[in-house]
Amino acid sequence: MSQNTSDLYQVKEKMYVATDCIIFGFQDGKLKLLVFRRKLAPLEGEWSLIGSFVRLDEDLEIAGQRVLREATGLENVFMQQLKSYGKKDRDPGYRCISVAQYALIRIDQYDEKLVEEHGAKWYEIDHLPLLILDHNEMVHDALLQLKHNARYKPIGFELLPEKFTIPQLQSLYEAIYQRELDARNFRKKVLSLNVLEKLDEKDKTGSKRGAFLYKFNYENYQKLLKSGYIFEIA
Amino acid sequence: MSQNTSDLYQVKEKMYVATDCIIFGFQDGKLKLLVFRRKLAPLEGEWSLIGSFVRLDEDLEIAGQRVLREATGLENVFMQQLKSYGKKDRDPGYRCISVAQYALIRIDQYDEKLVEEHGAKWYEIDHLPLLILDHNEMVHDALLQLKHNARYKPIGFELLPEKFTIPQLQSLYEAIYQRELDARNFRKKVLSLNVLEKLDEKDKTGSKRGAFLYKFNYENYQKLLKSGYIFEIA
DNA sequence: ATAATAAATGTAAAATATACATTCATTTTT
DNA sequence: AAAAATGAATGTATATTTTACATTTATTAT
Repeated sequence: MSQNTSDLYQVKEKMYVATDCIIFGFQDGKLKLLVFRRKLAPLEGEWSLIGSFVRLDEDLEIAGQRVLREATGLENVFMQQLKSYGKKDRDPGYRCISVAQYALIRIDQYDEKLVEEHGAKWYEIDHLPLLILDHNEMVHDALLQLKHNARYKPIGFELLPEKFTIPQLQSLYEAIYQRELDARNFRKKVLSLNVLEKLDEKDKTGSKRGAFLYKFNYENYQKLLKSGYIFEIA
Repeated sequence: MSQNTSDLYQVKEKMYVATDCIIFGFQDGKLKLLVFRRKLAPLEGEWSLIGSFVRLDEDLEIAGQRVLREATGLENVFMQQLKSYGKKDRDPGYRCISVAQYALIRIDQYDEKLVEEHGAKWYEIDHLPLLILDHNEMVHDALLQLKHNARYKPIGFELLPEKFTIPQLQSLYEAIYQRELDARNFRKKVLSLNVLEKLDEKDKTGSKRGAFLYKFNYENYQKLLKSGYIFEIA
């Protein structure tokens, strides 16, 4: 490749790199997705995931964190790369690939005002509106990945408050797996993993009797992994 | 965002998008990786994964297929996106993100001459040389993913010839999992899935007695999935 | 005091995973 | 042609994990 050709390529082959965030939350026993009204033409006003171009002086992951912070005010949130979407005509305006990242947030923590400013709304995962471009496909893929990952890694806890009850945890897993679980077997299973720390407090919002609160114990989880045991729920 | 700012962004925020291929093969009971001598400065002559810029008029997946075809002459090969690597300084020359894709190839099928022309070499997976940039990290991540995916999806078969024996399949899984498996239990398990079709032929390269050849049956695999059963080996 | 509500608990049966040693079919050697 | 050598093929008993299923408990509201 001559220097000239190389120079030509430097102009020709560059493209936009965007990142879009699939933001999951959990509320009222439902898995929800945060979607936004697009502010720019084209497709202004349509429902969309929140995203941004990745800046030239910005790591890809940092870009995702920035987008999330700008949209929700949250920092230090669980976020993981899902997949890159790179069909040549996926965006009619210009050539752009998008790296989708998905975030799990504690829904009660997000900055409501900031979200409102962005014209955002929480939708139940099985009643989503039509989103722009390939965003529905992204959500579909993210949901599959969430189902898979929640089973083999303790990421479900990222969707609950720091203190949660076993019935709340079960309800979350039921929402993710989209099927009912047996309360006795579920409790037995998650407690057997030895990664939940029982607290001396009860949550009484769900029943008269109240349910004990638990915390996820990361140290014990690390021990579990080192022991070679495979974390698995369901 | 004013039109002016937008125009500015159009120039400023574009970057190179590359794709790098992690090419796995299986030979002599060993999992192997195909690595290349880099042909261009900088880092000319160093060991590297094979890659290319993604062209403006080219889908991301197509770019991966093109790279693989140029390097090995193979088409219709199993290839799957791994992850995108986007640290701002990952490439010292220019801002570039790379979408890593990994391929599983039937090692006896690749075009030897083409591979030689590229100064390529098959390395055993646990005796890899130092690769340029973040390529060793890519391989590490791909290997983790391969271990995981081989367990839950029948992708291991992509590394074997169309017809293979149970002992060959076991040897492959031992190479991927990097541990020994019990021959009786392994055979029992894979046959119980009902996705292997026994042929009337034997392979005698491995023993005097010869071992029966099998073919993977995709139809039965689809049935297995639909039945809700979870494919799992190991 | 009673009713109402969701939380918490145990056990038996079924399915799955694990550990382990011998015989079989064929080729090579003598 | 008999014997030796080699990896292929097979079964069973035990341990572990998963599943199915009904009652009692703690607390609040009436």
